[in-house]
Amino acid sequence: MTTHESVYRGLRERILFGGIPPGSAITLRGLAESMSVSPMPIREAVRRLIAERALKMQDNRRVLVPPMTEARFQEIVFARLALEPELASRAMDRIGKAELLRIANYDRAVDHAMADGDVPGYMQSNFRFHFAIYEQAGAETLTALVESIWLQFGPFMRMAYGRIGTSALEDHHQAAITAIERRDREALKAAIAADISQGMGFIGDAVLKHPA
Amino acid sequence: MTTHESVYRGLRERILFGGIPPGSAITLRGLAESMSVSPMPIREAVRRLIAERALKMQDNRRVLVPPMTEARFQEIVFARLALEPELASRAMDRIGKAELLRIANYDRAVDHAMADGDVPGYMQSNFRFHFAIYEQAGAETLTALVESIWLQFGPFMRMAYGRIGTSALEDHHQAAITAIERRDREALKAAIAADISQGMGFIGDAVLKHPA
DNA sequence: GACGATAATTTGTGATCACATTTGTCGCCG
DNA sequence: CGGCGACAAATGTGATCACAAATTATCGTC
Repeated sequence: MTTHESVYRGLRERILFGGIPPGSAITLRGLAESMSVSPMPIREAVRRLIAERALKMQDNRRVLVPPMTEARFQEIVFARLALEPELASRAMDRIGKAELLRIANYDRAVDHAMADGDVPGYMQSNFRFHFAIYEQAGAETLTALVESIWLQFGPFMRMAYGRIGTSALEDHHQAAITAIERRDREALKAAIAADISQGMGFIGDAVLKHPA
Repeated sequence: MTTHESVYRGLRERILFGGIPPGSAITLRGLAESMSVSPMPIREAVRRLIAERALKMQDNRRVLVPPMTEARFQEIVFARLALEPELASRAMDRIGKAELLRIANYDRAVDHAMADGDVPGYMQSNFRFHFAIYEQAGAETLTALVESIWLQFGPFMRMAYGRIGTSALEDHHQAAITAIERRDREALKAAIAADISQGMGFIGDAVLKHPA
């Protein structure tokens, strides 16, 4: 594997799971030194993440994790609702016993992390739960769009949970699993949509009603 | 403006309007020489376009305009239908007389290009027509998603028109313009959806029914 | 002691070079 | 005549250097 690829994956995970707070600036040389590589592969990884909208380069040429705005958040919620239930629907028929077990295990990990107040663990397991489903659709193009969206709200989600904790969290994962078992397409789409609406509403409210 | 930015824009337009056929490979040094710059800014522009899925790097590390598959085409149509009517709807209220005039002018350019059989001109005007509307929504995140999608079917669209010409083309642009004038949200969304369905169905059939 | 100009540092950008891998081309052997 | 292997050319990757713009630090002045 190339250096910039592993740099990309590491950086991507950090952003996806909220390891870098919104508004934080990053420097090429700084990252290069902390990862013990030359600035060159860092440049390519960062450029890639900028193209995926996970990072933003402002006019100063400073690279940072973009802060969330209410308008952008609302666009993200719309896009998730427009794409993710469909992705789950397309995946449904292709999910066998083995995959369903893996998915259920991710859901258990979500519950444990939630109970422990383990925010990074929760975010990671939640991501794996959703994408374990979506990947089964075999729809690379749609999945890539959705991944780009998750990258954009990851840091914001982490910040929200950091403020209010994971105790009040509920999800519709069990309903989704049941719907998959029963091959109930509409129930699955509804469960995913409800999961998105409630989760995003929760973290949206968290920041709006508890301003920094 | 930086070198890699102008390289990016040039390459992006070439792909968007079908200047590079699907399956064509590009090389960093080749582009660098043809644009009289060092390979470095080319690298960044290409990396960015790969992240936007306009280009694809296969395992050989060869970079090419990805060929279309039927499955991917179908995903693209779904994503367009899921996002673009909404974008038009959000734009509607913010479109004033001046913008509407600009939009209508693009539509006229579309008609002329169509009559002349000018495929690149048609694609360019069609793009400008749609995005002149979408941009008014002020929804950068959604617009970026849609732009990424257009980049992915641009080369394929060009190929389809190259085979069957633009003579049989119709669009629902006039219906969209009328809907905007009347502030008829549902009619606008329907017009955009119809434009997408028909246009994409046309070029989809063109390739399926006229294999190379 | 606060403000502003200037110097020093930091940062992204672009070019050049070295290297490993891949691709393309001959030429040889079967 | 066809397939296979060796050699040459080309290609992406990563490192290093030079440069200009931006940021930060420093010092002098009011």
